[in-house]
Amino acid sequence: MRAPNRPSRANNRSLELRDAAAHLFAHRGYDQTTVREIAAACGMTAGAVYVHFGSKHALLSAVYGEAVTRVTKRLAVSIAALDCPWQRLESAVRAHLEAVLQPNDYARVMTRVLPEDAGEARIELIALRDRYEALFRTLITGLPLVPQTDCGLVRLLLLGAINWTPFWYGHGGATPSEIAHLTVTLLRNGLAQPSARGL
Amino acid sequence: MRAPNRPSRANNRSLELRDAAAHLFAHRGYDQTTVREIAAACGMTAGAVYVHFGSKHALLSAVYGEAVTRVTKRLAVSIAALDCPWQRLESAVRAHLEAVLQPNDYARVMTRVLPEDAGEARIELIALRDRYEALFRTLITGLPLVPQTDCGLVRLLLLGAINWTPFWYGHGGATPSEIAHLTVTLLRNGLAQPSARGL
DNA sequence: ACGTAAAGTAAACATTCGTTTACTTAGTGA
DNA sequence: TCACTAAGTAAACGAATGTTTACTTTACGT
Repeated sequence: MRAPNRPSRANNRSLELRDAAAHLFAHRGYDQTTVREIAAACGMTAGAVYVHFGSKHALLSAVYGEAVTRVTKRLAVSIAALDCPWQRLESAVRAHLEAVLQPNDYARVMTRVLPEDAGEARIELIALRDRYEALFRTLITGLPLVPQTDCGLVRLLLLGAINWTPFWYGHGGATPSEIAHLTVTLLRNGLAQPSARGL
Repeated sequence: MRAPNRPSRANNRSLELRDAAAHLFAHRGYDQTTVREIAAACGMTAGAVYVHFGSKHALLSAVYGEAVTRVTKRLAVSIAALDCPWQRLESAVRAHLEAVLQPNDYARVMTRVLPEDAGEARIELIALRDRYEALFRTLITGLPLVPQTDCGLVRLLLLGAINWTPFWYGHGGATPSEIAHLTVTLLRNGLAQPSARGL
């Protein structure tokens, strides 16, 4: 039997590997990253990777799953103490943006690696992502919107806007907080001059 | 000398190749598409591709450039007769969405293939995309927005929202027109119930 | 001390892919 | 007719990639 409280020698370099994979997937994409690179980042050879993960796709699944878990937790914490539905949404958007925009390897994989690239693991990744996006569904249906608004469409547009940010962030000069504030303000009141509003 | 008015025997299967590449790039991505597949789609062998294009990257450049040209033209036509800046923007968004969402191979390459995947041709693709996005810059700076609005940020959020649509379009059930209308309405007036607006 | 099993290595395997080369075909202009 | 050239083929090249195999090392339980 193995002592259950000490990590024994199960050094779990699996986690080290997963971190390295997350870093490379986030910076160069899934296809452009080779198993040998991931192994080298941990000071191992390619063969050793297969001791811990059955395939490169399995590695991506692990990274993606961890990414969803982390960003979900972060989001839950950020809205826990808030009551106003608009503030809750803004805080959630800010949390999402911070996760996606800071040099955070895991969260970035969520927006840079398309589930379609995952082969067999595709279904799994899509399920993970859906679980996360359901959080936004709740936040949006909680808003006092004008009647008959298509909440699903609003959610998709919102997620699109913020999922696209990694492609331009840094050129605009805005911080995640500023982006979140403008986004939710826009969603709430629009940006037209009061004198120029339509009916 | 060659007769300049007749295409002579310059059958320009280059165009045929470019179309085939656009189709495959749009449906499977750049990396997952092989030169052999593109050639086979035109009933040729891989070697013949290099008679018309110097490399796979050059093919992508050609596709991308044509995509930008087409969607630019479409957008220019759609807003030509309109005066109201909000109508102009909505029409532009609709045109963009129609181009991106219909099974239009060229336009789809613009949103599915990241310039980063283009290697040496990267700079060129980014320049092409920038040229297109500048059109939206003009449309947005023409809007009567509340003072001190960060127009650049608005543009990036808007383009993000609509560039992300291919990933979910079809599940929502909304048409490009409906999406465009909701998007611009949102940008103009927001979606909060009038009684629930902030200050 | 010893057997066991996880962890890791080095090397090869089997593809695959972009690209090149040598050669063939066929239409064109003089 | 004949040289010229664009277009295309078939095959190979060379590098890279995910994965496997045979072997070695090492820490733990008994």
